[in-house]
Amino acid sequence: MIALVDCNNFYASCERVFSPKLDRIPIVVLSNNDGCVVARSNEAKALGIAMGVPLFKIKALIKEEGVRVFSSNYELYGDMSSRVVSVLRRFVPEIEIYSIDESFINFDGVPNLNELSSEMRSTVKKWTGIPVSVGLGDTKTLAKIANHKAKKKPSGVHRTSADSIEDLEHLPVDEIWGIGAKLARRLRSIGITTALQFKNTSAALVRKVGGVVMERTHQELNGFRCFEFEQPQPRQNICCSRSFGRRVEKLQDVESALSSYVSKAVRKMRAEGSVANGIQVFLNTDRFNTSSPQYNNSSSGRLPYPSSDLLTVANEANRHLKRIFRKGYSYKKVGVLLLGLAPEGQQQLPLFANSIGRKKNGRIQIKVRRERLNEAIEEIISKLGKEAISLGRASLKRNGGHRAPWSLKSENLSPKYTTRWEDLLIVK
DNA sequence: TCTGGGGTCCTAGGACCC
DNA sequence: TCTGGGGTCCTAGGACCC
Repeated sequence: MIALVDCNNFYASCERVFSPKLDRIPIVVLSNNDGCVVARSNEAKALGIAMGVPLFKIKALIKEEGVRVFSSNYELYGDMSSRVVSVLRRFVPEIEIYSIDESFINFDGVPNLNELSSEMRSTVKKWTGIPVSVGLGDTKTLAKIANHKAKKKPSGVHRTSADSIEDLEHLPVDEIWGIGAKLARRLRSIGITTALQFKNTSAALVRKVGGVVMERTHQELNGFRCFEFEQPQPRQNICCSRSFGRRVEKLQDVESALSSYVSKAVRKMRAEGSVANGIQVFLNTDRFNTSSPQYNNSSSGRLPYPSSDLLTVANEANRHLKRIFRKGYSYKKVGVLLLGLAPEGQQQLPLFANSIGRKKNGRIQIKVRRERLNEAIEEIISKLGKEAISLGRASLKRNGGHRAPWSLKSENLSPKYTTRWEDLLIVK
């Protein structure tokens, strides 16, 4: 048996743990830049606030109903997430962290699952303050459906099996894990609208309509496991991008934003002990502003050698940006992807073992490894914070005390209660 | 005025090899 | 007049997830 443990309204619940007066008050949490709603309390859902709706569209409703609004506080949510997982680990041998608020648990051969699930649930609530629901099923896909049902039960625990007719007959196909908007539309066009109908469709037809991917989902729904437990794999790509707080026109400003995203991405890569083989830079105008000219482009290529050196990656990124930047557009977003990540030490080294060679004008330029510089940068950041040091191009952020035009909007940020001493709650 | 960010997997098609 | 077959690797694009 597989269990899916899912935190209820996770980001909203995190905000409530440290601000109990928000109980029973509708609250929403916003995406970066205070753009869209990405989490809602039950009260906010009841007001009809949809997932993903832009903030500006519900401004009036928020005022009218006294909805409390929060900017996203990922430092807090990330820390709360690892607390929840550490409680779950005490109960079970095998756990797969699927996302910031969901974990799969392997319950094969474990007895008394209902009691165990309830105990797990109440312990997580007691020790972390976060309410969770537990879905039980023979496959991950069934456990997902069960979790859906569990959320609506006072007990917070539910089991769905392949022949739970009542669980499947009213479930729309697009609520099955792995079936999104496009596949659901294709299925509806051949008369399949519910999970039960989908389950009872022949495997051959499913394959014809949705390929092997959908066939696996179909098998899982019928109780045959296709998705096994996965151990955490090193990432293959790292992406860092942000929409700008305001539109940006100057190359210098885009460079400055890109440079700060490159630093972020490289730090993440180094923390995982990886090196990148390639890089991609992309640049977008505002797709919603249809009255102004649109321009979207990207440029990618291999790095001169697999590297996790900040300056090498930053220079390459800037070269790609210059290639695609066009004057006369109002830009909304820039981003960088580090591609083809591999564990450090396994990469194909250049011919000269202790130096990095690069051909230029027919001669080999020898660059000394910059490992010590990279280490020094990391140490400064760990001691003095992310703002303490940055690449020259990124320094505009603090020029003359003004925020850079591209910096994020974040107007309703809660304290980082669990990760910063100065944000610790004081109990009278 | 105001619309997020970060991932994975699969497939088709092109380049290239013998 | 007549021009093969089988394979790999890479990339772009499309689908999905939270």
